[in-house]
Amino acid sequence: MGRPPCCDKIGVKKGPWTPEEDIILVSYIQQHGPGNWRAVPSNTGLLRCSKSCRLRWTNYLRPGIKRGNFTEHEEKMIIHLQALLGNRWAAIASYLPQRTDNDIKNYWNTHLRKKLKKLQGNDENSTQEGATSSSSQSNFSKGRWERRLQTDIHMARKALCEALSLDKSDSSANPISPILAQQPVTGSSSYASSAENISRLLQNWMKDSPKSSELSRSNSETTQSSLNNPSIGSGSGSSPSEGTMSVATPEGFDSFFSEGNAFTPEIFQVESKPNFPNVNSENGFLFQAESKPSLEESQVPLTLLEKWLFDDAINAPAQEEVFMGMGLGESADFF
DNA sequence: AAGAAGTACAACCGCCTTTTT
DNA sequence: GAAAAAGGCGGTTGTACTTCT
Repeated sequence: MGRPPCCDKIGVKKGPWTPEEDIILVSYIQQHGPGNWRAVPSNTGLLRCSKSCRLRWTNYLRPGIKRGNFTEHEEKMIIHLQALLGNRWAAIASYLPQRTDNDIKNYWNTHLRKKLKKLQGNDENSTQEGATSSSSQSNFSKGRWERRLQTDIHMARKALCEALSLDKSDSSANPISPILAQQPVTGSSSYASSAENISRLLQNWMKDSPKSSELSRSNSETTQSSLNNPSIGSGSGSSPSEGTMSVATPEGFDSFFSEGNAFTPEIFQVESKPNFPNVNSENGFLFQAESKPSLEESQVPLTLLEKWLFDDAINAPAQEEVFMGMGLGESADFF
């Protein structure tokens, strides 16, 4: 027999997520970890389907997500990877760990596709070839399975890396995800990113809320600075209801925390810890797969396979260069 | 100033694969 | 092994915001 149904569609809320829902979700995941999405709505009381929760987490709340403008480098990466892999956004996103597939997809659809169309239009005007099109067509079909295979290998390596990293974390060493390790370790922890997301969201929300509109200007700054201020909430006895969250006081929001809700917004405290060690000391939860460990912390002897994986990842910037080095003409053949 | 058109992006939908019972 | 749900992915839509006329 199969499994019990995930969520009956009756009473399931749709549309934009509210900050309250975000907090509830983040707090729950902080305590229980991502995964088992089926249990999330019932355990949190969120009137969302499990799929929606997962999507909200992976696309918006997950730590380590970089938002905002794409850099020129990222843009080029996406263009080349799209030419190489097609619309396999998850695969492309695996090369840009700080971006979600949804983000990349959106950026492609809104910016890059038009940009390339323009460029291609120019190219066609300047080079009225047509002779190469048939040959490139054959190249495309010939190389398509190879590119797919290449992506799959990359994904497999990444998955293996993460799996190995988790094993290592068990033996007290911090997990190493080579792909993530490429990323420069920023001042704020990965956890903070999540808080930043919510703080930004709160600011927008306060801006929109007519009730709190008077407070919004000063308070949004306070909220932001509080969230970024290491001196706040570092376990110095600041209760959830005072400090950062109580600044924004739309109804039901303050009460959510002050009424001793099961999911306290510890997330706003953890971020203040310097070099967040991937462990919430209060509940022991590990953000293993999504942490950004530093390379030198791995002192575990490497097996050949692991070494191969790590070497490969460390050389990844060189791979990027390979992508970047590909002439646009070559990529254009794939279109 | 007002409406139209364009843009950006969060979220949903449906399909496919994987996992669980 | 089969059935059914969970999870994952890519395509698409809805809507808020911005720019143009």
